[in-house]
Amino acid sequence: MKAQSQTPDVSATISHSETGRKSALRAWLRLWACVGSVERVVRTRLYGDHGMTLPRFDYLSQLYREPDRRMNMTELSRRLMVSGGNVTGLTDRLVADGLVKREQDSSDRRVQIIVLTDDGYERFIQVALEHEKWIGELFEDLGPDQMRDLNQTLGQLKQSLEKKLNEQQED
Amino acid sequence: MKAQSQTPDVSATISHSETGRKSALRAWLRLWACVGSVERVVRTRLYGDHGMTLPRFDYLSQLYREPDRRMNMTELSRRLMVSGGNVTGLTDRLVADGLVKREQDSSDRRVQIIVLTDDGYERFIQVALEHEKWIGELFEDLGPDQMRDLNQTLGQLKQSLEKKLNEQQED
DNA sequence: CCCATAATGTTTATAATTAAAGTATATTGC
DNA sequence: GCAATATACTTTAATTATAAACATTATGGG
Repeated sequence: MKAQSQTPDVSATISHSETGRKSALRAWLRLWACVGSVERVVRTRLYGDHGMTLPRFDYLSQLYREPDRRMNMTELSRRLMVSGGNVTGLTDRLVADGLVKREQDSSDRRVQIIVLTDDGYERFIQVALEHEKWIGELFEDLGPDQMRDLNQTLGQLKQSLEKKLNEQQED
Repeated sequence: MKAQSQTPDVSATISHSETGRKSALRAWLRLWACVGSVERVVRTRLYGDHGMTLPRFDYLSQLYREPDRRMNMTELSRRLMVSGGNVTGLTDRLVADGLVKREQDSSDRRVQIIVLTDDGYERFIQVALEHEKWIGELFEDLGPDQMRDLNQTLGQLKQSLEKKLNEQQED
């Protein structure tokens, strides 16, 4: 309360962007709260019912979506939007659990190709079916129209954010 | 592709909840992607421009919102929606940095009261002003109507989720 | 008053995460 | 073909996070 009155320059910006900022902040806090709640439920059930963690589930789902169920480390890192070092650690643990295996690329000796094992494939499908059910239940109170509008708005926001991130990267 | 054709029981559920599940899953993936992108930007800038991490920023913001800028560990854990052990570690580091301090409760010797220091207060305000600007910029492509609808829908979803979590906890 | 139970926080072990530095291999320009 | 640069991945140190076990202090019933 004290220092805010010491920064009149902030409230001197035009009123439109000022109200825009406030509603953006509110949207962000709600987005964050919703995602946090859903994530917590999913994480707890994944671990309790299937002994699996959320990062591992995401990792497996990326491989599952590939027609040949294989991908190199760099691409996994890009898709999961996490650092390379993180993917190395996750891979080590998934290999230890027998859910994926490492293969060498024949034409580039730097490249590691990660392959979903049969065990990993079966395991993922079981968990994914339940995961989809959980999400359906958590979102069931939203009506079809709201769901459609939400999907539309989020799709637009997602695109806008991706554009901004690309622009930022080029600087 | 292989195993999906082996699970006809799933597609045997009634068609309404089946399409609901799919659109819920799509909404969830988009929500998650948007939050992930925004979080990544905020985390990077917090660290790069202010040497602060996102968990610490959230921690400080909870104290900042309190009229007397103080709160006990259990309440912090509940508000931040993280485990008690996590709050202990964050507190240790924030104390080491001089942004908060520990005080004993006079009436209950189990209770630690965390107080935002003057340094922590000043520091938080500087960062929070920038944070609000970043969020405003990231969401600027959404029109006022979309923003309003988004806020409305997310508010409803948030309430629905909180209700479900409370019910779940009582089981 | 005492004992069982609850509540508050900390510790421990493990996992997930980043940034930054390091290693090994490819590629490109000259 | 060699040197500089880029790419792919790993390692390291630090932080964040959980669950589970623990220690300490309160509280409530008998």
